Amino acid sequence: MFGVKLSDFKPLIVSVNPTIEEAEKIVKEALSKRKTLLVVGNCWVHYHGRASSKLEPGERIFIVKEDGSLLVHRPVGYEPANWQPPGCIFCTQIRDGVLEVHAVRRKPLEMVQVFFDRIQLASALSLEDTGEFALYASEEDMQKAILAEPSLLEENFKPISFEEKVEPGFVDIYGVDKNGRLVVVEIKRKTAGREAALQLAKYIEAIKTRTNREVRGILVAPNMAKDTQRLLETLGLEFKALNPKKCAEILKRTEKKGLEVFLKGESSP
Amino acid sequence: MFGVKLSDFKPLIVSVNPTIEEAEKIVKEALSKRKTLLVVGNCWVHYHGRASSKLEPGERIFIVKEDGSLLVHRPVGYEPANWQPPGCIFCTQIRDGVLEVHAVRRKPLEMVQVFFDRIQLASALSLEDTGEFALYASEEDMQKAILAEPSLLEENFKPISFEEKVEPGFVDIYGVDKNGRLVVVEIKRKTAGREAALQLAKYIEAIKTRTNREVRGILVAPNMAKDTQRLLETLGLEFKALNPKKCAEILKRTEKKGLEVFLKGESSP
DNA sequence: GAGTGGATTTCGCAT
DNA sequence: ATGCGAAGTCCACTC
Repeated sequence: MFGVKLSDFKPLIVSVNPTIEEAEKIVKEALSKRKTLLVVGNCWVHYHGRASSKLEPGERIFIVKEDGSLLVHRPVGYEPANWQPPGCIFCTQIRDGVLEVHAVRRKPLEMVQVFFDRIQLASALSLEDTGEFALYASEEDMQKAILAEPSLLEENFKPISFEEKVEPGFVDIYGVDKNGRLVVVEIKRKTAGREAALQLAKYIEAIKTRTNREVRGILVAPNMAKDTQRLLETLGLEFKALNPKKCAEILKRTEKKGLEVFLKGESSP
Repeated sequence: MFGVKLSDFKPLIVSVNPTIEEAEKIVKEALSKRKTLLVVGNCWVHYHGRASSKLEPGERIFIVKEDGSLLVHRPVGYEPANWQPPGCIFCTQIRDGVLEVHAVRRKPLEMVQVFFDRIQLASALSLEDTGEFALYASEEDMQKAILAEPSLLEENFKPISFEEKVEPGFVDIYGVDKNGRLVVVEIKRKTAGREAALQLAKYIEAIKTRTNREVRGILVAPNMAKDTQRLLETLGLEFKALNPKKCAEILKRTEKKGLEVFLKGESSP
């Protein structure tokens, strides 16, 4: 039931259908040694903090990670039924044959209490995970791609700045077109909707109060919600379709070249 | 290594340090029988869809739930490194000694591929979970509490209606104060910010176009973002602090009393 | 099916 | 520390 597998170089502790007492040992082992705790069993959960909740008994997967984050997963649903973000302080005990784990977080002050009365599986895991995670074609990547390759937007587009503060927020890209007109670019990683157009319009409006030059607004996104087309026309804005994947490819090709060239041009007079 | 525990009434399949082939059996068992799949081991993950990502090898917890949702959890962090919402279609195979699980989702079309080359723990779980989940002190609860106990807002406040359509949206509570002035109440379950004040202002504005009576706007929330104070003053609105927990208590006390009384008053002439 | 707003949102970055 | 915007947000609800 209770086995330490030294043969694997990883101190893996697993127990199937443990008693509450056996399970408590594993829980304490994991929590004290900063290991990842994995428990499957019948439990109920209380939460008090930003809100309050009560989860009636049922069989769930319970995880406490090395950083002190907590998850209670029901057998359906992407989201945990109860949870706690990283940085919790834990205490555990057995009371009336029930294994209790309390997770307290400061700022905001909140607490999750998990109560187990039957446990199918308990494990203290020493997980080694240094693998890098990379997400391609984010909005930032699309921005970088346009800065590195301005013709993606249109021929002879010249970026001036990016993430510039313009009262409602930050303009994604700011530049001039081949005719010397100012161009404000708003980028959306996915289908651009009403809000994107309105956001861009606000920027344009704010900028027009500070210049007499003509200002174009271009919404960049992989595609556009169909009702947004007319709104764009009403607002006098333009749309430029841009595939995020293409941006990712371009970024790979021009990795640390185009953007640095642009930044260098920025810092020089 | 591979055991079916019939003694527990729950068909629990668990294998510690299984071979890739043993693990594949468990994976197929879980996916075909709609059980919850739990795998701990060394894996790498590819994702393509709304964006693209690559997760380099490392030891993680991999879960597929009964509803076809997928989670890849690293040993730190609240959020899964990769995931798939419910409703995925799965296929699995061994290629070059690597166990692959592919999860495809339609609308939007996206795919997660998980590759295992070493597995510490594999389990097919039949989790029974019918326990009810209740979250207390939601915005709705706060609304009900005020309707049940109007003095929570202020002495001699008289609710007239709630969730009434007033062009920008729905007024949380609509009533009259002790001096017969109209009162519009906007409720926020947590810290009220700029938007809450502006939202309330819009309602007031809309209502003022339809009446000559004086209209007060009261923002109700556990607390307020500090910059919102001045905005409220500028807009001529008021703030009333209300603790969600207190609302929950009051609701428990007046359970199905206050609100019903109010509703009865509504339906009668 | 698409759009809209909320979340115990979480997370990261800038102030 | 705090505030603000983004997220492969997810999710529930309305149109």
